[in-house]
Amino acid sequence: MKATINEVAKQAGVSIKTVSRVMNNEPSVRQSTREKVQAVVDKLNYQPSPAARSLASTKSYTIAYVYDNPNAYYIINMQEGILSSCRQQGFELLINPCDAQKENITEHVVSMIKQARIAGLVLTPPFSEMPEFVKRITALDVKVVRIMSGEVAPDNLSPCVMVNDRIAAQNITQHLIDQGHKKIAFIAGGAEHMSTIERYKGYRRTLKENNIVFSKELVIEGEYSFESGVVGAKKLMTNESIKPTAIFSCNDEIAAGALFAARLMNISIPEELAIAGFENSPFSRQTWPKLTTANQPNQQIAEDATNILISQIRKQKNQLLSKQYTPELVVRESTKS
Amino acid sequence: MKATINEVAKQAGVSIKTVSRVMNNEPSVRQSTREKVQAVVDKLNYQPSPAARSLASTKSYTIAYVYDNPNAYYIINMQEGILSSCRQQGFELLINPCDAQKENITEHVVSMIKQARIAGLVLTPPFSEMPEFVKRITALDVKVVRIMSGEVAPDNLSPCVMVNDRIAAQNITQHLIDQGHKKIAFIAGGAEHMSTIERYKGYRRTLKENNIVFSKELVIEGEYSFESGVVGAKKLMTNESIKPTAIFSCNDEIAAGALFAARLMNISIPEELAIAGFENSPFSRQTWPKLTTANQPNQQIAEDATNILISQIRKQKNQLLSKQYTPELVVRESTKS
DNA sequence: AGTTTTGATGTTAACGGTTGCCGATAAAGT
DNA sequence: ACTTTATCGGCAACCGTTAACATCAAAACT
Repeated sequence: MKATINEVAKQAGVSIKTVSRVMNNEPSVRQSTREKVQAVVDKLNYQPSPAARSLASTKSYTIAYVYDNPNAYYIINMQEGILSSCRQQGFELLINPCDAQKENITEHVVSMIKQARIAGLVLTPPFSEMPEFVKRITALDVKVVRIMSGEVAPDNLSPCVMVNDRIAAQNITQHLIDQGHKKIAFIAGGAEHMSTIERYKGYRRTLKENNIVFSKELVIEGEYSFESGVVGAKKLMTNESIKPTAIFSCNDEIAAGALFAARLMNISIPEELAIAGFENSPFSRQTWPKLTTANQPNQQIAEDATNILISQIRKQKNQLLSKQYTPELVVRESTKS
Repeated sequence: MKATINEVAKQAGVSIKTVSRVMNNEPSVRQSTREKVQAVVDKLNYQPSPAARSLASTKSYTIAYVYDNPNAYYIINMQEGILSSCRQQGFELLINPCDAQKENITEHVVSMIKQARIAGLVLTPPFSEMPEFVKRITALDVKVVRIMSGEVAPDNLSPCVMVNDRIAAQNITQHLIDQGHKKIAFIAGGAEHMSTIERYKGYRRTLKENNIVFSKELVIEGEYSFESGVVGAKKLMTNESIKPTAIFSCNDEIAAGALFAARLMNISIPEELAIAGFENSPFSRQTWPKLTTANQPNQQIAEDATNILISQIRKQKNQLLSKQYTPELVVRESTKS
């Protein structure tokens, strides 16, 4: 049943320590010995007990994912990406949903880290974008990796995986312009999110590059919600003087709301109004017509981030300290003329 | 930093053994002593090292959640419920997303259980409703708890937390009837889900109780998707001869689809057509008008199930072997005349 | 050849708890 | 006052693995 290191050692004709060395990929084990041991390991399906391992080494092999996000799809994707890396590297994942708004959230997370003996931490927005929080956490004896919106890491407190929302937003805006649109509205998400700010930057920049005058009235401040899209679109489409021919929504939920509002007002999509979202969430495929959006490979991002984190924990050389992703434009019916 | 059992013992003025007894809820510790120790434990924020603990006791303090569900909201709620119980009881949670369709999924889970030394397992649909799978898993040396749809456990392979979808569906149907509807359509989810079957049963039963003749044409076989709702509603509403005045959709996603279709066809909700969903997912509040639905307290259900599981693991007496929840009717604008 | 270096392996304590047994004490019952 | 019973301490063995140190042979130097 439970293969122990002793049996492996015995069957391989070596000492326990050697088996341990093989298991931990330590150097100074002859190749032939390594193979001999590995063969027995495979045969017995031996897997070292994580408990004993972390006890003896006073090292931890668990990493935690601290998050607070209303978007369930995002979280699920992140979890799966992190898990996939963990499994490959022999780490365990502890999930830790938290309320980022809570008064003493920082201390709460700190004590969690200490108690659960965490080796590393994966942070996504909003946590990854809270400077004080990050500063406090990185001062501890844990490795951290952040996933956040932007081009380059804002500091070097930890390695970061950056999502270039700005460029992706530029691509979406350019796509709308290429379709012949000149009056393009922007419905923003919450301004506390970097992603909103970056996407807005991209929108502005592309307008400028195409010599399209920017109009403040075409920008609606909202939040990442369906409701926000409904309200925003109504506001935009009822005022004849500003009425846009395209709406770039800060995420798919907003876009779905805008789509819904347009339907209510008998505006045909995409003929009278083109609508684009952002995220490529399941939402974007459940609307009719389907939404043009930007695809963020969240699972891949999470896996990469975790790989970076683990290599940090292992103190490996040749570490990638930072990486960048740019969400890809996905053109669907909601903007195709 | 890392409070050890020795310090606790010293500060509480008792022996290590007694602290251990308190930590493990063993009997034969005087109440006053228990409290004294507990006070120091709280003060030092002492938490026994899970590693050392499981190593020494050869017991495991981790439970796993094996799931495969496209519904991210559901999973997130489940996770949080399970976690909350785990934290209170000093257990750890290992999440394990799997593909239920995969050929040798059973053996895959079996080996996971053995290797990760799992003490208990939480199962939700579809896993909880796969008889062969459950039989195989419960034969192992792990405790299992299942969350599933129905009234009573289908067997006694493990304790179950049952969700009485039938009664909830009856309540929804009755509500529609109370609003004066007589032609009530039913858009089903996938027939491989118990929940669909139970909800359908409830629908049929309430019709009968109210002496409303059942019409096969008012039942649409679909799946749990937005698309299914769109297609179903269109089919129902274009045929004048069967045109219902109310639609009971098997979940909120379907209902949202039906709502969308109705809008397209210029059918006013709820005046011309009442639509009800099921689940009380965020979806149901993101439509306009908001959806009448049935609220399933998933987080609570998961927490309860986990509590039952842990008491099983601890071999406690007075165990609740099974529990039942009935989702509550939530009336919103989509059916209120 | 003798000595040092180096690489590969074994030996033996930890790591931080749990467990069982036995003895000690204090509270409760008769 | 004597026995029973509930609490609690002490001690040692153990759980499976790793860290530090010791060992030892073979290779590489003087």
